[in-house]
Amino acid sequence: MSKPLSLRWFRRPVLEVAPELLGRHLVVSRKGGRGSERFVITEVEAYDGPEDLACHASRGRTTRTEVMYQAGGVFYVYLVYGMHWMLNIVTGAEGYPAAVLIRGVEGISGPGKLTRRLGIDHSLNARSATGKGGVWFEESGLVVPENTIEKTPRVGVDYAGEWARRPYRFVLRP
DNA sequence: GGAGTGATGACA
DNA sequence: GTCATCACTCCA
Repeated sequence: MSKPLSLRWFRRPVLEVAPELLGRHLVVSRKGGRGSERFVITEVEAYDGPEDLACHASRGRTTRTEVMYQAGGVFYVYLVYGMHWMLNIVTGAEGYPAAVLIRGVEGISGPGKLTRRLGIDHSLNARSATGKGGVWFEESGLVVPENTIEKTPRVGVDYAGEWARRPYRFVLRP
């Protein structure tokens, strides 16, 4: 049994938070359900501020991106291609738009499949990750040595020029 | 390689 | 109001 990672834990630079999420648990407590499910996080991507051309907030503050400007510890959930919800956790200080995309957990690879399997959709958007929204993060007790973390460019952001090549994707090697 | 799918944001 | 775009997945 472990407490949710604190809001303070997320209010740090996204490039610190993202790799540290690897090996920790994503916890989902279904509405009306009994108990909760825990998943080891295996793949994430960092989206870092207004200058990062792959970050939605690089096109300015809009209705959709508003939540990214909040202080870290709230979820940013949006729809792509009309059918897949993307689960992100906002990081950093209030006013600086950054978030980590949860791309995969143990047993589920792919951000769209992940949200479908876990029943996550728009209703989680802007909710805090302290547990009230039914989804949160926990310590797992796993040790993740630095050399088991693979860093690669992010997926599906070829439009982002130089930013597309930055090693902002973090994968836990099997 | 290409289709499905619908919210979002830019523009009028 | 129109239109292009899209942090994906599946099938050929």
